[in-house]
Amino acid sequence: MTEPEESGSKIKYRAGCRRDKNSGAQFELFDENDRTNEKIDAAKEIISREGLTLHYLKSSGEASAAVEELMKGKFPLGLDIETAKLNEFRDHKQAGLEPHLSCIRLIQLYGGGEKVYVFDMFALNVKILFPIWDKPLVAHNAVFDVKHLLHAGAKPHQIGCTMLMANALTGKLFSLADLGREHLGWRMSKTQQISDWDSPTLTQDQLEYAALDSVAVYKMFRILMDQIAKNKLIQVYTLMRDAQLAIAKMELNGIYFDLNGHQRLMATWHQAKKRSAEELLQVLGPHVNPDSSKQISSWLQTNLDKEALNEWPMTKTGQLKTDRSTLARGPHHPLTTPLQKYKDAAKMLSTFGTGYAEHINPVTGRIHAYFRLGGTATGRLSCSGPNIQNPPRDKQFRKLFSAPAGRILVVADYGQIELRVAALISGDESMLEAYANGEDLHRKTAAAIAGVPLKEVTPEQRQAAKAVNFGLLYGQGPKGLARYAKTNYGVDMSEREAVEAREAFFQTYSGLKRWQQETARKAESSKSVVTLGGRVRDFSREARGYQYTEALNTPIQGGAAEVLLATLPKLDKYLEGLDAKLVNVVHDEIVLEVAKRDAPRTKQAVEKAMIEGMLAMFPNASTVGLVEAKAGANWAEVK
DNA sequence: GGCAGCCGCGCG
DNA sequence: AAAGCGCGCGGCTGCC
Repeated sequence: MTEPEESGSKIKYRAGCRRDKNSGAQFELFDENDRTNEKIDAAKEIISREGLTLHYLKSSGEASAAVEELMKGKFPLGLDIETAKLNEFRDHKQAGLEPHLSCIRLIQLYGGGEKVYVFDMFALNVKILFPIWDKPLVAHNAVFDVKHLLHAGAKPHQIGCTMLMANALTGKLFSLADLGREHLGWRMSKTQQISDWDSPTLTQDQLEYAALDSVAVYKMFRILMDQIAKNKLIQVYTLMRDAQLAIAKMELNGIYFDLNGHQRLMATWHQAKKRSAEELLQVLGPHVNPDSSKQISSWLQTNLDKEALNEWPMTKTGQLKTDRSTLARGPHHPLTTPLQKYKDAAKMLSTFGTGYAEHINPVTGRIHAYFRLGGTATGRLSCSGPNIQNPPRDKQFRKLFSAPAGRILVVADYGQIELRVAALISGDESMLEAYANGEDLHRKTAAAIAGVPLKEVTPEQRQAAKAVNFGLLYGQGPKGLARYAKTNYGVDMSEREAVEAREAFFQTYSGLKRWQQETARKAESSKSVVTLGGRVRDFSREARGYQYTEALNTPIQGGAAEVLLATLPKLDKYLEGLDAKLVNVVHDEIVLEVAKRDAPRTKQAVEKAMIEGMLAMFPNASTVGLVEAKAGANWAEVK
């Protein structure tokens, strides 16, 4: 049998290539070694080597007996599922991964010993497995399995995940096959991953392949848990594990998106793009593609005068930079306005246009994005397919995320959570005092920089202080601060002023300064940093190695991420009995869609969960002004 | 035609 | 001494 998936030099998949999810990451996975010529074992060989027997169950009598046997097994049971596309969506790229477009074909379970069970869910009802769902289970990329099980009417209450365990240990997301190779010495075949799971009859190869994954997760759980305990990673793993159910439900819920409004908006973008393209043509001529930074750079090279070119910033490959802040700086040029207008419209159309709306699910009419636990170096979630963590703040766009008839959005966010976390982990008394008294830290910083009393701080001074707070928190230098203040806050700050602002900042927040020095010192010598929840970021595993600014950022961003993770299971619990759905999570913000009558109680529930999430990580935190929840017809209205 | 790196840009 | 961080996505470009 040929093995096309193994013939390439990189074991790397694009979305939609496969029908199960044991690659782990849906889009791309880490692959440390090139295994071009490595031998692969058929599942049959491993099964026989391990002394296992496969039991394929197609009748409810056999299945009940098997469930009874499994209930005597060792917990957590190893679990895996295979899914089949629904007929109507045979041609849909993602159908096999998406619960609304597919169904569970097989459920594989292993509880130690000789027998591994494969339940054929074309022949059986999921209810027959009901005692199992209350028991501890483990799967690889368990959120995937949980989503399908929930959709099929089963609710697994306690489920571990080998992918998240490995993430706690390494910071990365590995496929099951990679973990199997590393921890079991198994060279697992992937041939059957793309096979036809829709067929009424499955081959022995398919059944063996399916069965083996449940054995792999069972065995690996024990090995990984041992390592997690030894390395004091229980907390970071548990934070992720306990967030799984809320994430699975959120992905299954999806978020409502106003397709008609989106199409009207796209028409305005098209117009804007067309108009600015015509203006650009007058400046650039017909041979420059405005979508090409390289071509714009060449054009600038030949059309700019010497003085301008002398101080024009370059990219790392020696191109003249053409980004917004570079174009906006210095004396005005006839190119800048039309080019920026063009870029703005082009960005909307490319990233937030047709392709975005194509993610609307044909069954639910909603967007079901993928939220990846452990998807970032700091412990934040990442989101894709589409990324609904970065929709433009423009009201016209944000309001497309709305509530269907009879419903309303409840949106809650943490106020300045990273600054709060910085105050708490550094123990800086001045910052802590400000938060304890419900003071505005930006104002406090502004007063310190300007050397005036709090009451005399002007709005401009406060705006500048925001840049100072967010920049200096992560080790920004004077030059960077001046640039950052201009670009992100519209504040003109000379380098001299930036130096003075830094001095005033660190004099006021001397505890933070000490923490930064100490954190950087430890991180540099150990080549790693650790968050409060115990997530280790190992710089020696990263291409860039130790980086001062990353070392300072990680415990703060990571600490805030852990607060959110701690919040999610609490939120799920407090939403019980309410007609409320979690539909989006954006780092420090939670979006829910609720029946109108449940809005007040949902606001209370989310505020309670968020405050308790903060206190779970930081028991001494001030909760004054920590959380704000609002209700409105759409996402724009609530901001 | 596929892929990877670069650039730029949307968000927190 | 100096150093903002974290993502995902799309277009272009050069390479295979």
